[in-house]
Amino acid sequence: MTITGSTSARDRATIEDVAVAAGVSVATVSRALRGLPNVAWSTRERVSRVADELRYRADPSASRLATGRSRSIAIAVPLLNGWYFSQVLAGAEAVCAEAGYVLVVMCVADRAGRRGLVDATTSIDRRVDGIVFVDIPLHGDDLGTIAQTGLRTVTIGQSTDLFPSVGIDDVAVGELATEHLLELGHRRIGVIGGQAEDQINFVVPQLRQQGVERALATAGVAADASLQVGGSFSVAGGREAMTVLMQAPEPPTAVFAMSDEMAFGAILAARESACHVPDDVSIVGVDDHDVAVVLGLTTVRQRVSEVGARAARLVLDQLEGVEVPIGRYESPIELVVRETSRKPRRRP
Amino acid sequence: MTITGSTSARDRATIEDVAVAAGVSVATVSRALRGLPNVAWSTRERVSRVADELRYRADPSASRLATGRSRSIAIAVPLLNGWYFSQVLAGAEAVCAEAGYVLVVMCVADRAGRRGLVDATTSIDRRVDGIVFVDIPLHGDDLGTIAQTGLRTVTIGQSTDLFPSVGIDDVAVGELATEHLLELGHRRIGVIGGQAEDQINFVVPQLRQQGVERALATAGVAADASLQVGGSFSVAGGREAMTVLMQAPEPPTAVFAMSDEMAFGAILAARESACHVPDDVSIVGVDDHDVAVVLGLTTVRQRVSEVGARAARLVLDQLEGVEVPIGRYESPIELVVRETSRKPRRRP
DNA sequence: GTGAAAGCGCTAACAG
DNA sequence: CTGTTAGCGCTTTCAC
Repeated sequence: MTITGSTSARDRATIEDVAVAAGVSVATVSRALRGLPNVAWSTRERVSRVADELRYRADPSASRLATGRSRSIAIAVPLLNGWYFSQVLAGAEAVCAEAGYVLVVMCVADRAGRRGLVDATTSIDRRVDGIVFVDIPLHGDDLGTIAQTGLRTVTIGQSTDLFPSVGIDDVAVGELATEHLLELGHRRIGVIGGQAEDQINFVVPQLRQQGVERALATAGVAADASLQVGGSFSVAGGREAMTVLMQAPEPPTAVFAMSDEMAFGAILAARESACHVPDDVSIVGVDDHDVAVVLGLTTVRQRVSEVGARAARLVLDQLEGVEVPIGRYESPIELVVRETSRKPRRRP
Repeated sequence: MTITGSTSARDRATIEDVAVAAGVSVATVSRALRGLPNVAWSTRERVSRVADELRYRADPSASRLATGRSRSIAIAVPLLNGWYFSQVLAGAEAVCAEAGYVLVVMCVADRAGRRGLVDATTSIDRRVDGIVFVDIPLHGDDLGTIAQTGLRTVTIGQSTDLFPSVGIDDVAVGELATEHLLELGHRRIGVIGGQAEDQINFVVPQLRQQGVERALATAGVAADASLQVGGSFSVAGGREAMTVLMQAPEPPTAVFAMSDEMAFGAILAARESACHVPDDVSIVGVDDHDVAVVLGLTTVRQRVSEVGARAARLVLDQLEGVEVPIGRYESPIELVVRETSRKPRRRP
C-alpha cells in the first residue's frame, strides 16, 4: 500500500455551513465565534454549539487574508542543535501555544549571510505576524529592511535601537567568570569563545570578552590575545580550541569557555592530553547546561528558556497592542561554583 | 520610544501591481512567475524582471486559499528541550528550508493527552500541508482522525499501518546494549527508561525493553522487574532512577539507560553515592549525544538528525506526488564502547 | 499566448 | 442585534 499525492482531505465545514445550520448569516457566525459584541446570548450559544458539532474552525489563511493577522510568529536561530537554542525554543513555544499562536522555526545558518537573512525575513513576512531573532547579527541595513516589513520584532542577544531585546548582561558574564578565576589566583586565563571566524553570534561573544578584559584590567593583569581561541559554541569546537591553548608555549592555568558545551569540549581535550582538571587547569563555562552538574562544571548560570519566553511574550504583546518600550530586558545570571575551578597549583 | 500595535507595514506589491507595471494581466503574471507553460519567453522575462524590481512575492495566504497548499509542514514533539528532539528538528528543518517549505513546531507535552493531541492536529490542519509526529503515541482513534484531515503524515518512532514511519530498530537497541553487558559478565542489569508513568514516548521504550528481555532470555538470565525504573528521558530523571536502583537490596552491577541524558543522570547519581563507574557499576546509554564522549559513555549510537531529515523528506515527497509506500524506514545503529562499561568486579 | 472573471473562506463596514 | 456586500490576493477555468 502506498500513499500518493492524491490523498484527499475530508471536506471541512466552512463558515457558511455553520451559518446555514444555525439559521443566521455568516457575519453573525463570525461575530459570535470570535466573542465580538452585539450578538444575542441565545444566538451566540446556538452558533457555537452548531460550530462545535460541525467541528468548524475558521480557515487560518482566509482569516489572515481578511484581517492581516496570521496568529503565528517566527523564530530565527543560527542553528537548531545546541542546548541553548533548544531551551530558547522551548520557552518561546510554550508562550505561543498558550496564546494560541503557532511558532515557525527558521535556521539561518550558512544561508548566505547577510543577504540570506534579509531574504529569509522578507519571505516569511506575510506568513507570520512577528519574529524573534536569536543571536543573529543584525547590521544597520538589515534592521531597516526588517522594520519595513512591519513585522513585530524582538531580538535575543544583540540589542538594537529599533526593537526591544532580551538577554543577559554579557559583559557581567565575562567579568563574573574571570573574577572568580582571578580570585582563585589564576593569572594566565585562556578564553574559548566566538572569535571572528565564527559567523554565528557576534556581539554576545564580544561583550563577554569585554567583561573578561575589564576584570583582568581591574586586577591589573595583562590580557594575552594569544590565549583567545574560537570554539564555534560546540563541544567539538571547544575541544579543538582547548587543544590549541594547551599547546601554547606558556599554557593558561585556567580557561573560560563562553558556553558550557565548549567547556565540555575543553574538559575532553584536557583529559586527552593527560591534563587534569582542575589540578592542572581550571575551567569555567556559561549556561548551566543540564550536564554541567554531571561534569562538576563551574559555570555562569542563565535562565535560557525564560529568555525565550520573554522574547515571545514581547512579540505577542506588540501584536496585542500592548505598549512595549524599545529597550533591554535583562535576565539574571549567577555564578555556580563546582569542581572544575580551583586555585592554580604552584609551579614546580 | 515605544512600539505599539499600530506599527504599519510598508505596502507590499500585489500581483496586480506587477501586472500593471509589466503591461499584462494578473493571470499571466501568475503563470509566468510559477514557470507554467504557455507564456512567451519575452513575456516571462519581462514579468519576472518587473516582479523583482517591485520585490514582489505571492502572498502565502492568498496562495494557500486558492490552491490549498501552504508550503509548510508541522512537526509535533513531546518536548523541545532535549537533545534527541533538537537533533530531529535540525534535520527536518534543513530539508524543509532546502525545499522552500516552512516548519512549524508544536509541543504536545501535557496538553491534555489524547484529546489535546487530536485537537492540536485538527487545529493546525489547514495551516500546514503535512505533519511529522516525533515519538508521540498515536492510538487507533487518533490515527483515523488524523488521516481524515488529509494531512500528509509521517511518524518517527512508533509505526502505524496508516502512515510511513521512520526510526531505528528499537528492539535491537535494547538487545545490543544488553548483550554487550552480558558479554562483559553482568547478570544483574538495571534498566532506566520510560516506564508506564512516563506519558512521553510509549512504544519506543517498550520495544527497547523487549530487546533487553530477549537478550536476557537468550543468555538464560532471568529478568528482574524490580530493576526497571522510569527516567523520563532527562538527566534529572535518570539521576533519580539510578538512586532508586542503587538502593535495591541487591543493586545491579550494570545499568542500561534508554537515552544518554538519562545515563548522564545515572552517572551523577552513582558519583553522589560514592559508587564508582565502571568499577562498581557499568552504564550504557543510547544516542551518542555530543557529551557522551566527554563522559566516556558507552552507548548505542543512532543518527538522529538523519531520522528527522528522512521523515520531513517523506512528507514532502507525498506532497510532491511521489509515491511513498507506507512502511518503516530504518536508520542504522551501532554500539560505541567507551569507558563506562567494564566487566563486573568480583564480589568480595 | 493572453485576458476576464469566478471563486477560495473569512472579515469588516454599512445598512437596517 | 443581524444581514448584505465588498473585498483580502491569488489561482484557475474558459474564452479569445
